[in-house]
Amino acid sequence: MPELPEVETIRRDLAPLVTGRRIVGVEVDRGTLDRLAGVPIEALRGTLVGRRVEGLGRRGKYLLLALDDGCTLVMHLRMTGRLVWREGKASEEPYERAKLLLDGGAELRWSDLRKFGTWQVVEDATAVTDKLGPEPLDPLFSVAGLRTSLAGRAAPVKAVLLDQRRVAGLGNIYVDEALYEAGVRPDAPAGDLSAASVRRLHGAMRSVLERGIENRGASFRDYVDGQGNQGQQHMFVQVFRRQGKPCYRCGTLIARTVVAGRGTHFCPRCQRPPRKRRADARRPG
DNA sequence: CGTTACCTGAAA
DNA sequence: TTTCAGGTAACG
Repeated sequence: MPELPEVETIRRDLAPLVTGRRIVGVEVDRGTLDRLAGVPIEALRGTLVGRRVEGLGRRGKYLLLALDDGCTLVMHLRMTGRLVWREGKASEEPYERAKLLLDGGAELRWSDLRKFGTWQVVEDATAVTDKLGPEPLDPLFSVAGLRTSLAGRAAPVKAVLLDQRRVAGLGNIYVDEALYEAGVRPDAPAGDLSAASVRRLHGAMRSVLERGIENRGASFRDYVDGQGNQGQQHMFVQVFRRQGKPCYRCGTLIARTVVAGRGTHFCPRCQRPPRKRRADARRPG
């Protein structure tokens, strides 16, 4: 569910609320603990209770709750996870699975319909974040870097953009949106993109993510921000889940296919088909 | 590389 | 009843 803009919205909502608070309790639903944290509740409490929160960061789609002993609670919401701030006696969230009790009576509530989300307490957060590719909104993420990631790959460009080791934070919504904005077909072999297409794609990735953040994320289904409110971005998407509806740019009906195992939406006219390599131009071996 | 599994529910 | 779902790890 949540991609970079959704996770970043949650981070911005919660960071000022949690920073400086002390964790005074941890509760996890019994049927969820194994999948969520993979450790006994006593172990989880031992590492969290009594710690002061130093800040809330983000890397790719991970939330990083920094603790005063140098450890980090690394959280991933996967498909249906939610993390919301609640004062004291607010009623239980739908599919609430866990909560962090904070001093002063507030709570961070974790709910997750499908139970795919994960928590792990690590001494060194780089053990997790080092596996991720660059942050697409970081100034260090360059056209040249993107070109390198795509170069020589036969995989569909969409598959490469979804690979968190190449670039961190894009998911199914924003990949489809970025490819539309760049005028690139999702199934084009990554290595076949022209220099101009790579440049457009780089700009499009950034602009769709920035717009997603400005609109506080896309609430197609489960996503809510750190206060439990829906985002707005789903009302502004150009292609995602718009199959059968006219392209806003040219009127052609938006198509839906499967690429990289994911539902994929694109405009057959605005997004050029992958350039066909002529059989006689292919090098043997 | 693509496919499957994880889990639960909504929509077709 | 079947298919699909915003993610990713583990398969073959």
